[in-house]
Amino acid sequence: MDSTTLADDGDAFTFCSTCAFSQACLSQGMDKSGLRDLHMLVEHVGPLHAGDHVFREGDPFEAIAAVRAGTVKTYSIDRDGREHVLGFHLPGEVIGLNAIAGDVYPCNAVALDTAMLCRFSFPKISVLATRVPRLQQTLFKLLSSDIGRASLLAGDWTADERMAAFLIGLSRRLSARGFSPDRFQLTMARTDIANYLRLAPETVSRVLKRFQDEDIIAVDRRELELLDRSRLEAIAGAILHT
Amino acid sequence: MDSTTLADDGDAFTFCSTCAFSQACLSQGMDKSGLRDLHMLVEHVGPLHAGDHVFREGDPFEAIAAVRAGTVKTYSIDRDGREHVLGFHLPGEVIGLNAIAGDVYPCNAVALDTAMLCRFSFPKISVLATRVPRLQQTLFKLLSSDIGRASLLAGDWTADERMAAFLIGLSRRLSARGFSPDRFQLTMARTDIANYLRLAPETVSRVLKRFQDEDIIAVDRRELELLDRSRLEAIAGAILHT
DNA sequence: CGAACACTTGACAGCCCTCAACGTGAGTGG
DNA sequence: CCACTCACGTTGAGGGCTGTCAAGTGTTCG
Repeated sequence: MDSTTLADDGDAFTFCSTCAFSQACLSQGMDKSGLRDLHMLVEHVGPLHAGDHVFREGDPFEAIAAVRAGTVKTYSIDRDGREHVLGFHLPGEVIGLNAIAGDVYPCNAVALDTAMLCRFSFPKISVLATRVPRLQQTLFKLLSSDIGRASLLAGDWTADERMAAFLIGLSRRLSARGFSPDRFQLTMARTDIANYLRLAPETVSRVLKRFQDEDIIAVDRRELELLDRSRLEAIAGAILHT
Repeated sequence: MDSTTLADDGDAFTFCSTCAFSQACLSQGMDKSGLRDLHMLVEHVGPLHAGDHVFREGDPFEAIAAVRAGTVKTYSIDRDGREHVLGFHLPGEVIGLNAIAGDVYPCNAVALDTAMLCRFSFPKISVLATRVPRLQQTLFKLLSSDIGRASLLAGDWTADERMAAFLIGLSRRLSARGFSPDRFQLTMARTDIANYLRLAPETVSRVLKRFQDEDIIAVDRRELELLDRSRLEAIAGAILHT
């Protein structure tokens, strides 16, 4: 996957087909006035490079952002200096939703590779949402989904289950955006995966190796291929189908 | 704490002061028309008794609900029959927010003791939210808070940290609703706490006993007293202040 | 009073973390 | 082109936290 490639450049009336807001814009006929207003408040950000921050913990909250290209990692550092990865955000996914409740961002967001974003002032998009019910509904659903996502990871699963669910999840999300579901890049370091899945980096390494030995996946550095999706889904089973 | 006691009975123009929506109604001057409409769509539910379900996984999603009295547990059962407790909801807190993204409830909600609720049709409250920006904002913030809450539990904490954070969290939430922060009832079974914190029931038992032996808490069956809040906060530290 | 249930307590094992050393690539400068 | 460096990743040994299994205690309720 070439993460800098855009599936759609987006013009004034179709907008990005890869974007999380596309459902609000495309599928369900937002009127041209509403669509124009949504474009008015979009601010294109990037390209950011690996290591560049979108926002940092404690920054005043002003906007949410949709990833257009690349991967963004959200994370926080606890009192003891340990990093907790909250999520990896692929093209079409939205970051900053957990900041709405407060007046500052509760976490950091950093680009893992070359990334582009669409930035939406939250006060402005809120106002627009009162005029465009479909947009309001989309925002509600985006927020609600994130609750479910966070709850899933909170369960007490084994390292194998976590890793399998992580890989299947990545595959499905990439697939939904038009990328290959069976061959993709891990844009994040093993350490990031570990901090996301609450495992030690060594455990991540060992599980991946075992999966490879069992011909479930083929992994070379950060290149990954799913060889036996059904077995992987079986391992992840309890997590995916809760 | 007598969980069946209402802090406020709520009349047409003040509504329940313990309610999560009170901020939208009271603090920031929703106009009387908006307030009247909000009351129009409220449906009082209950009293429910321990074991009664508010909704079940798979039920068609129609409404969110605010707990007015009592405690509600949300949980799901995974493929292997293990119960995962998503949360305990005290008076003034809202359940069903994680259902907005889908068309059915993704979890069960059951009363742990005698409980009363206010039920809000979601389609209707959405429409009202387009007319009352303050209500929309409240909904956004409620949703956003739940993301943060779920993410917290997802971290890899020790049993002591989890339990301490759980008790401090309960104490703070009860305190915010006008109940004693130092003496309260655990309305849920040890098993429920265990399933919530991802621990074995035996571990919950042992940690509570150790806390008691160290004079941090006094616990007798489901009656709990916090004897040394600062020490408890120190143990929970990394979780509470992330 | 008896049964079911919640909870406690103890012994043991297993998963995964910690610590440590080593291997491997990418980038750099000579 | 090669040596060097450094970050990242892998592999191995050992230990600790917590889950599992089992038995016992206490309480509620019919």
